[in-house]
Amino acid sequence: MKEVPLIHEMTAEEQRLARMLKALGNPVRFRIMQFLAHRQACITGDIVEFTTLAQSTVSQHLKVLREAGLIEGEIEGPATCYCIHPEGIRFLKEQIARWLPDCCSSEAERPPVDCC
Amino acid sequence: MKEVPLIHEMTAEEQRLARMLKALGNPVRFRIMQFLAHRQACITGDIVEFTTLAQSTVSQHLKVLREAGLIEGEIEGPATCYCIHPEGIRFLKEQIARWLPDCCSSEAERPPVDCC
DNA sequence: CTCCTTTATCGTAATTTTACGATAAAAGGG
DNA sequence: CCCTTTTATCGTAAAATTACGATAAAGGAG
Repeated sequence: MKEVPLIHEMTAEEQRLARMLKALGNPVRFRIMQFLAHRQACITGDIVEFTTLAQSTVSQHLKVLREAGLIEGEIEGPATCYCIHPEGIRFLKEQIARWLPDCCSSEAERPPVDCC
Repeated sequence: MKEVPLIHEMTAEEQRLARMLKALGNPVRFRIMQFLAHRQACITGDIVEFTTLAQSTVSQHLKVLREAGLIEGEIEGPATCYCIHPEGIRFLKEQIARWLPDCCSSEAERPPVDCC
């Protein structure tokens, strides 16, 4: 990304959300999150096995997820144990839920806005 | 992406969600969505002006958002009027809200899972 | 201490994404 | 019909991402 000037006009919260979405935007990382949610907690090796990708590749993906605040890694002996980062997920859920609050409510359709 | 075999083990809904997240994962597109939510509806040219990117670039981003089902474009004379796609946003919100239902609830912390 | 297991980081090749200018298509005004 | 406005698509260059093997670091077993 060649430095988008537009980005600087975002609040810290918006930037955090954007960072999370970018991390989740990769299918492998999306899948890892699902796996972690299902397994509660597990070791890097388990995720490697699940994804069938190279260990170094998975480690890189985990780093992205960690830096986005979506997961936590705790060193457990020689291994590292990963699990969902509750606060991060809570933030993500809240932001998405609050996003576009007026438009797109639960109602079937919006009033015909007649575009332009 | 070099064809990740893992992807095929996803349900249609999961794939749709992954596609949306990928579209939103780009900061420019994320910003466009915010802009559209704020403006309700507007023409391509307005978005071009907002982003300060080339018209062809914006058109490409809009295509990605359209194909992800996040926005709608309606031809309005020589121009195209874009607006949020209500059903898509509703789907996104519901999926995210339902995601990771057990872990990361509103409670302050999870029970100490003791990792591994 | 030495070996084994596990993971992170580094360097690099391949792929994908992004951005741009140029061009085409479509609609309306005069 | 010709011109202007608006947008989409195409081709291409630059940048970022992704994946891999090799290597290093760190902890436990014996």
